[in-house]
Amino acid sequence: VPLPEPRPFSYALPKDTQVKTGSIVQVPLGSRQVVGIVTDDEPEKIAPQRLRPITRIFDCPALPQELMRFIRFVADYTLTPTGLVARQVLRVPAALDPEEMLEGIVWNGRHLNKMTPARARVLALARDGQWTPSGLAAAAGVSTSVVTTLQKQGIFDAIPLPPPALVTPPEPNFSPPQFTPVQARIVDEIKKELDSRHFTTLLLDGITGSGKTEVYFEAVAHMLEQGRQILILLPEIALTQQFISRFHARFGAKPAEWHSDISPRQRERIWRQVIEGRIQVVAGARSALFLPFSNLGLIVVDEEHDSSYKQEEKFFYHARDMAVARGSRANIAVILSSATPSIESQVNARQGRYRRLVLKNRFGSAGLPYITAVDMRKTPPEPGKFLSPPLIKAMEETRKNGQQSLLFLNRRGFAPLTLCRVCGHRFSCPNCSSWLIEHRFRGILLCHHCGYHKPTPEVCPACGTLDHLVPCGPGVERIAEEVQETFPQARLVVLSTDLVGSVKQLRLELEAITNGAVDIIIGTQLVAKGHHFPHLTLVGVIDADLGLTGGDPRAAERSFQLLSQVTGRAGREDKQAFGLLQTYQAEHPVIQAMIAGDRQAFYVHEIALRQREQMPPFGRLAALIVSSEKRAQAEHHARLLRQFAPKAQGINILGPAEAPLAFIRNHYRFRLLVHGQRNSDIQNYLRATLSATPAPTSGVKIAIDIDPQSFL
DNA sequence: AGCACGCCGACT
DNA sequence: GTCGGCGTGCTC
Repeated sequence: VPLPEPRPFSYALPKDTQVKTGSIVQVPLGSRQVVGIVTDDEPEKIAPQRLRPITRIFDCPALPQELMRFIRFVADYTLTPTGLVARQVLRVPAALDPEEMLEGIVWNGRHLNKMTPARARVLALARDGQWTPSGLAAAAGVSTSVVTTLQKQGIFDAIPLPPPALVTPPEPNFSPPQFTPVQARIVDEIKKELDSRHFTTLLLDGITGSGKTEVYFEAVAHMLEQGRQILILLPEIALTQQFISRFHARFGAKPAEWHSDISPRQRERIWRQVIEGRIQVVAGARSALFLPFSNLGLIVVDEEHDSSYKQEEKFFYHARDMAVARGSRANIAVILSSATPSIESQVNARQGRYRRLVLKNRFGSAGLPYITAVDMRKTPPEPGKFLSPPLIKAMEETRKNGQQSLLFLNRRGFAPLTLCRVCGHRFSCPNCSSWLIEHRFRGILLCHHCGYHKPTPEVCPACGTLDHLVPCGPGVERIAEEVQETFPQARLVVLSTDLVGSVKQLRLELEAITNGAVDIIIGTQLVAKGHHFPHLTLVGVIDADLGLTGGDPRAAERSFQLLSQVTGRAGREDKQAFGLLQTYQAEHPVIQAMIAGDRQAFYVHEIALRQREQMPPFGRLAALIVSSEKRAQAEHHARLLRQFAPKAQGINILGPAEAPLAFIRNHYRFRLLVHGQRNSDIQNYLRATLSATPAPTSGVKIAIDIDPQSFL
């Protein structure tokens, strides 16, 4: 049942009914009716008179055993009650009943007195097969009124029709590509792994443009041929229409899409057709991991290093790791694909847990971008500006050649901080411990953590001085302003989550870039996600130092991935591409590795660091986040947890300290970090700690984040 | 999680 | 003298 209870509840099974493990049922719970899943647990001893009968057994295939095991695993691993993980699977109320039949018609052989050309066309089609009235009208090229009239004349019989499949089945051999020898060899190896029909994790490691997608599409084709279902996980899938069209070009049909932008009704239909095995391929965001595939044969995690795979709400999980877990329970292959694999995956491959497949050569004739650092100490921008002379010169030349430049800055808004020049007043968020960011186009100050915003004031609220607010540091909007001043003729576009209003609009802008209708692109993280821009030959990184400092051990990794992805955008079409990194620390190992094009140097450096600190994946981490509207209560309970935590070999607790975002949405947050050796059972340790600690006072919440991404 | 029950402050 | 705030506890 969907409760935060550790054990399942028992119910009476009415006479002449049957259920099995995985059956989906409706049961009474207190005063309401809820959806539950039948498990194979040993029932608890409960007085028979307390047992209430199952209300209804849904007319729906039972959840596959593999999914049942996966639900339990996720629950145990993330310390979430099983019922709440199950709820995630069943959040599709209408899908539990079969899809409604459509009203169809079929010709009953009778003839008409009066024939017209339109009627003849309809009848010619209606002679064979079953139709919906509107479908028949459309196919015959007549208006629905023709069909309606014929219906009235009684030449059709009504017949219930199964609803049409949501997607046409992809064809494995629709349009296979030509492979280079290296690619062909890897395709063969993958097929061999797939044919061995056991759980295995493959790390497909290849630089941008090396043809990773084409290669794993062959794995998809191979499983399609065997009638198995395939799940492809993508980060930010709502934005990646490019992926969908590539899939369509290869397989002659689209995959089913699963992400937050899909309507509830559509989600229900997809869910139902997935459990019925009528949908073969799903391309989805991390939540697609919980779909009830009846015959799953392969999971692909594209851009496996991407941080959007980490869910940090409701319950915390990393979709890449859970994909591997589901693959293991389903006994199938999992392919992780990336140009810049995560440190975790690199280490797993080194230690033999994953099998690494390397695609070295760039597809086509284009070379890697030629990357140089711009030392901002030697060639600084004009005062108050952010574009250095070398970067401006490179942009000029690129434009002269009719090609595109991309400026990358991982900061939304106009300026990261706004303050009063007279009294030094800083605008901070009333709900969070962060600064308000000026968004000049929208005329507001915005909090990037909770969404709080207010109009940009003309007068300083602290000292009353008029028009003395100054923006500090660059945001994409400010860069856009500077670019427009420097290149008044250039057509430019800014890609940032808050400037681009809708998914639809973003797709249009991406298309404009692809068609060359734009000279200069200015963007945040968004541009680093899998878009392919054929005219792009210059990438300027405004602040390559962002993320190098600040003590977050993952910062360097993120910077490296981001820089590789962004510079990898350029030069995929036979043209030499250039990357310019504006930096104040040209000697930093990450910058050096970028310039040298030396991924290996970067990974060696980072992996050694992790190993020395016993940080993941060489050690284990979990965070306990205690939050409350009252700061003192949150802090007190965090201390209590520390105090009652048992001693254990190889595990120790750090903190409590204020959480990285110490005050969000009116809640104060304190964090304890639990650090364990690689083989330690950190989940059990947390369970022991939680049960040893007195229950928190009301209003205090404890969230558990296994494998936290920020281990500051 | 979601709901009922229950105990204390502002209205007809 | 009642409505409704949310704090506490239970659901097979």
